[in-house]
Amino acid sequence: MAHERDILDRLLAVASLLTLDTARFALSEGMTEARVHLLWELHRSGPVAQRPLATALGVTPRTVTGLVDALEASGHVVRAAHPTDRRASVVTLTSAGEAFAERLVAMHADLATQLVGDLSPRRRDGLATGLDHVLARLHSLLQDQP
Amino acid sequence: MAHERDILDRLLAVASLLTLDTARFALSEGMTEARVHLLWELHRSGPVAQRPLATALGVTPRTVTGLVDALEASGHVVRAAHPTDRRASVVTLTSAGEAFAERLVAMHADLATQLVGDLSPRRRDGLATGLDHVLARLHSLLQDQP
DNA sequence: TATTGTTATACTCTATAACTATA
DNA sequence: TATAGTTATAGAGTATAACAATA
Repeated sequence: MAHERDILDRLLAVASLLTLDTARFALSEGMTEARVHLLWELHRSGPVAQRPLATALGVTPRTVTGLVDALEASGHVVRAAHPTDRRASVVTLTSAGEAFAERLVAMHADLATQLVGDLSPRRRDGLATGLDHVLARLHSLLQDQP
Repeated sequence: MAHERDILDRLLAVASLLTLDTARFALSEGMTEARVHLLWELHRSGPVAQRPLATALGVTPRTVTGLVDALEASGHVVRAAHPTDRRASVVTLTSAGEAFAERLVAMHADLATQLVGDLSPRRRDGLATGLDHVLARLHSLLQDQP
């Protein structure tokens, strides 16, 4: 029977290895984790101003300035004028940025297959159920002390 | 039925929230994640030279120099002379460092209880089995392209 | 010759604070 | 007055490369 701490150890190990895999992918694309994270969020949301982007990423506006500077220099995003607010700028993926996001999605799907593709439907459901439980606990835990 | 990508999304969400929780604990102790990681490893291994510590943490010796400098300044570790190799120094936890490591272990046990404590033994086993499968895949995946 | 750890240097991410332009 | 984003500044973690002392 699996003890509580054994499960937490496994969760932490998975977290560590997934982070490592993400970092390697970023490096292989000449990118960094933070920039990949921004591109991922931008692909998810569509064109958006920097302030909501900062909120979504959980960083300060200053940090977004730096990340967008770098991604603009590498040709993955562009800043455009906001239609109604002249203080704000809207960040948009370029075609190179879109192409990267699509590689990211493909890599994601491929990783999912490699990790759980040959797990029986029953075990897959058992895993999903357990993870949902853990996620719910983590959410309430982190909400208590923000 | 849970789709492959749904499970990967959950795994990534758990990874992200566990990392956030770890970072908050570090901050509340006036510490950083990297230093906590070193103390954790040092507590696990016992007194050890810096080179093997760098290998265990997956960073360069230069990085360990910086982390040990900081932890020595804050009184959590000390460098001592290596018994046989005069080039090397052995890093050891001070009593403050040991006390911190014990708080870390207690926090870990508490977190395990909060996350999976009230999961039925059957579901707990299902979760553990699924995580073991994922871990095995991650290990072989990361070993293929080091 | 090879290894341990350091100094030197640089880059990325991150934050806070002050400031500009606009709402 | 409040907000969007920037400049200025600082600190942490990370890396590579050159070097000293020792194996």
